[in-house]
Amino acid sequence: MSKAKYIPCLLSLFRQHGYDGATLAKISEATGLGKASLYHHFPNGKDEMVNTILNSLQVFMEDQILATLAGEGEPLAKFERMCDRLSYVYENGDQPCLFAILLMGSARDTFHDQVKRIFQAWIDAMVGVFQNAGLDQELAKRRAEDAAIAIQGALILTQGLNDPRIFQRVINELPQKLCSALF
Amino acid sequence: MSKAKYIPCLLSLFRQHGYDGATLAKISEATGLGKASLYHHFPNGKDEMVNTILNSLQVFMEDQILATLAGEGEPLAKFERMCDRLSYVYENGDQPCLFAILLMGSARDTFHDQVKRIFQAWIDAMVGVFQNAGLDQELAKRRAEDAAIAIQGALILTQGLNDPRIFQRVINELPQKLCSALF
DNA sequence: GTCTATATTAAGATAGAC
DNA sequence: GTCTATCTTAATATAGAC
Repeated sequence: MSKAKYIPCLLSLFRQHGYDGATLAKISEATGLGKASLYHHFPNGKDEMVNTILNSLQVFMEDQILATLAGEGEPLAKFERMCDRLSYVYENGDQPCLFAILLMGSARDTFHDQVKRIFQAWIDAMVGVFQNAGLDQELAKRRAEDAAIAIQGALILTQGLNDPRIFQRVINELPQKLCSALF
Repeated sequence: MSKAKYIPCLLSLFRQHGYDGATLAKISEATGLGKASLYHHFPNGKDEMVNTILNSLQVFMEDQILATLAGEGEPLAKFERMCDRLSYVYENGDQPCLFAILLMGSARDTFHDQVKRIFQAWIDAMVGVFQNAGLDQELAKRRAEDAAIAIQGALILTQGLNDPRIFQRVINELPQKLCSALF
């Protein structure tokens, strides 16, 4: 797939400008491709671009995060690995979350199902860690949701106050916090 | 100001569709006013509409939330009042946060400063409660940020999973959680 | 204060040459 | 696979009558 080549650039554009704000003119300039060339690679236009990005992010999460959470190791180490990978994705808080962006705009209806599946898979993987550590199902579910809430909320507040230290603090504290719930 | 009459309808539209998705055609249909009439009330178009909404939300927060946090009473009662008012604003989790929507779209540059001021005033008010209760400044700041993070994150996850119970759980647990940090 | 009609611009999208 | 040129639509915005 030659599409993969353009994913980083497209991800950056959609995160910076949102779905509607990332116009074909901007995409054309950023990728260096004319509009017609963009339609050669992505016949369904922007929807296909975002879909390609979402598939890529889903694979990243499955390979880098969900696999770790489901594998061998201590809960603390798993959550530290998860937070490390999330810091990488969100560039230490400098970048907002594409999922949140898609949920908050006019493209919500188009991409909601896909975003929901990714969120759910992530939370389910965390639930698995908590249940393996002995938490009952309900408590495990709440703790997993709380983790996702902390990440997403930190990203919003970081954007709102223009202060990546908020995201960095939350990410640093999260593994310990999640494991302290285990005792 | 006759503009106030249209705020609920406009707020609903921008929350549902985002800044770009809330087109003048949709606004015209929802308000029952023709496009030209909309420009009579809001000469600067959508920007002025959003600005009017933001001013209204700021006043609501100052009157209903910041005043309570800065007034007399126990911390627990103050936070319970805050969460009650936030549940009202977000309709028990059914509605997303306009601030987050504006931060995540193409209108970020236009409204970021105003959103930042509102966020900062809210957090400062919570910091005041924690400091009055004896927490040192740094810890008070972190706890206040954590409260805002929990609310914003819960709204994102609620949208993503299409499950308002997430917001409701977080809102119900928050006052106790914030006060447990005081002992 | 509201309307109809229209202007203007920019968006997404395509045709067809190279 | 990329381009120039163009099409179509829909967006914001305005003029001017009532």
